[in-house]
Amino acid sequence: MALFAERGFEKTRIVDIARRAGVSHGTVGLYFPTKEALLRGVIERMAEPQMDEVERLIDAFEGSTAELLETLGLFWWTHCQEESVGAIVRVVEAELGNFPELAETYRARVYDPVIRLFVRIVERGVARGEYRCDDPAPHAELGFGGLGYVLDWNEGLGRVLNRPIEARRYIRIWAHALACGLASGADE
Amino acid sequence: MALFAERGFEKTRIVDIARRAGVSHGTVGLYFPTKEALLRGVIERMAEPQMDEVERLIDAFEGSTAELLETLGLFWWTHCQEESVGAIVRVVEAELGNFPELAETYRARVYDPVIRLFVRIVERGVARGEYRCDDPAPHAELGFGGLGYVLDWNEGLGRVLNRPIEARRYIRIWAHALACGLASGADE
Amino acid sequence: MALFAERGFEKTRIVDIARRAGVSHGTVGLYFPTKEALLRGVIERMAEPQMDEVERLIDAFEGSTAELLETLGLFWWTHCQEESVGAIVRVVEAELGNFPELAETYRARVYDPVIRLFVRIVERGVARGEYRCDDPAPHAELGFGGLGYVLDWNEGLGRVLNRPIEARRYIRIWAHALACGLASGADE
Amino acid sequence: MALFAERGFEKTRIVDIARRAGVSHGTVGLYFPTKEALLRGVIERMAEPQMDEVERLIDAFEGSTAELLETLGLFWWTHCQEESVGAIVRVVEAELGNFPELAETYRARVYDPVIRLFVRIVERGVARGEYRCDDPAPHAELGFGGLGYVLDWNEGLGRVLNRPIEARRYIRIWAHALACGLASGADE
DNA sequence: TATGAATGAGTGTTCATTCAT
DNA sequence: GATGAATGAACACTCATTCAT
Repeated sequence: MALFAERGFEKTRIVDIARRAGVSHGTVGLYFPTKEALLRGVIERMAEPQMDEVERLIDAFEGSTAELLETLGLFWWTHCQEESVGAIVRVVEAELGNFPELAETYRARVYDPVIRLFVRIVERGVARGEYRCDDPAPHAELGFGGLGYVLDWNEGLGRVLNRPIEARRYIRIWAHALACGLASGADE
Repeated sequence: MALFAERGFEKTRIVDIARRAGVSHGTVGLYFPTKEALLRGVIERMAEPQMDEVERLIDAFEGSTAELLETLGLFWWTHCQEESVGAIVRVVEAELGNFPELAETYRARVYDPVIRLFVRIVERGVARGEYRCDDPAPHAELGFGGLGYVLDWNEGLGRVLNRPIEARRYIRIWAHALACGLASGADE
Repeated sequence: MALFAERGFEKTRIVDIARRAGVSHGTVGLYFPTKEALLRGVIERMAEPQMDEVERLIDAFEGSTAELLETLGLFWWTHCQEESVGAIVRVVEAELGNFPELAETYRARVYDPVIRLFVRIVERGVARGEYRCDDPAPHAELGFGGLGYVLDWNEGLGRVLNRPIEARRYIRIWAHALACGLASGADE
Repeated sequence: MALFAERGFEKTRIVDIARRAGVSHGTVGLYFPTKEALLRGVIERMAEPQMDEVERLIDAFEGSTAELLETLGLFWWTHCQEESVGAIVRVVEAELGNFPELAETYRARVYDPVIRLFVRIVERGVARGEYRCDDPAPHAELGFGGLGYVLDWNEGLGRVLNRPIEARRYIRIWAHALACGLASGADE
């Protein structure tokens, strides 16, 4: 994972992966018939966003949607930071054209569950009477995107250009913007 | 551009580019000494988001920040759609590790100018008395990110997973969320 | 070695070397990262003119400088003949401009040691009272050159033009000429 | 000539020759159908060692063979120095395997005439009663080689290794060694 | 007569994959 | 199971040669 994240798919040599794993490159071939299988393996082992834990957190949370989003955003940001999720996602995106199956894995393990959580948050806000919302989907997508962006940027262009985003503040604004967007009823 | 967008940097063979251009692969070498130069050429030719035009549009606009953002978002979205900007940016990101100079080109020609426009929008809102804002940067980054996300997604994972975002509605929500975030004073 | 000697550096294809070695061209790449490394390998393996043996021979020799030179000349001539040293040196010279490091290798492993031996011979002659000589260097260079010439010629132009030098007689004259030159005190 | 001498045959690009000649590379093709023809042209125009002049010099010379050789050696050395003959000869040698015709040209225009001059010098010495010599050939070859060596070395390995031979002294020694060799009667 | 755009064969180098030990 | 030597397909890059203008 670390190597794919650092160098991309094509530039990562199997020998290096093997060396890093402390085995010979021949041994890698015994467990993963092709390089693509290796990448698939990485994605499948990719740290899931700990859905259950987050789900409980949402249900138990007492404050406003904005506060919940900020809490959650920070949690995920920390989590993904540790696991260099951003870099892996960039690799997956880059290889989409070549290995479409990867996309499916990514959707099933990451995208769909996270979107579902965002939907749950929106519904929770509606239930609490914060706002009305008939179609949570675009809000969920906006949430996912805004959060994904900061992860992506800080590990990618932001790092190279030396223009890191101060994540804590960004996430606060993101949370408020999302919540406000819900409250403004813009989707009607 | 089309080929890099479709297949990524490594998987795009120079012969294919040449064939598509109706020349032999040797001819490509006469104009671009290396494959990297070819990619840099693409970025440099990557239609700049018509900064001047947008600038004038911002200054002349009469409505609220939310309305301005929505108008602008739709404009850029249409524009980038036509030029498959999303895909190219993904390629650039993927090759950052290998060709760091690309990042600089991207920053100078795309990122910095667009961020500057977002800052201008925020300042315009402040001048109009819509809200107070001491530090427009994170708002600008949030704006850039939210818009970049939909372009990226719809040309990348969204397409492959057959889960395109309905852009018009997304952009409306994005615009309102951004404006609300500004109004909520979350950065203080 | 044989192929470089026969065809020169540029015209020798790695595939041919590989085929001659009974392996595939990829295999060559496992042992020599570049073609230049291959040539350097050849030089390094280029049988050193058995310096120690020659040194002992010089010290133990009883006769005159002319006789010693003739003995030595024949010894080296035979030795280099067997290893097609002449042709390799020509290749090295031809590639000097492109790979200057080769020169260093050649100097350290061939030129300097041999010149040192010639100096030793001159000093031995002085010690024996055959002649006086304050600066052995040009004599050593003349000796090296005269001997190098016959090797070079007989494997290069001489062979192609079908004008081989009869080495035994040439070396006898070379030895006497050198010794006479020393005796004549021409460097004073 | 300068370019071939500097870079060798393969590494010299026709475009560079053309640029140096102030024409376009296409134009070169009009006068020399192939690159090899270009090299042959260079050799044919290669400054001949001014045979006639030297011949007269030999016949008119009054002093000993050693003095004549020293005078001649210096003359040629100066002449070849100016025309970078050494480098050209190295190129020819390097390309012998690929273009054997070149060798023939070289023999006819350079080698044979010069050897003939050396033979003439030896015969002159015999006529003057300096020594007896039944077979001048090996002496001529030794002379040619010793002189060729210093030219070759100083423009090739000697330059790269920063070990130039002080030509004036070398040539004095060479002349005396040759003359002594003749006087010693080593070829009998 | 000269140009320079275009061609395409040729080759060094990389590296995923295989397989005998 | 594990190794690492060997393979060979793939591809970027160079540049002599051609030819329409």
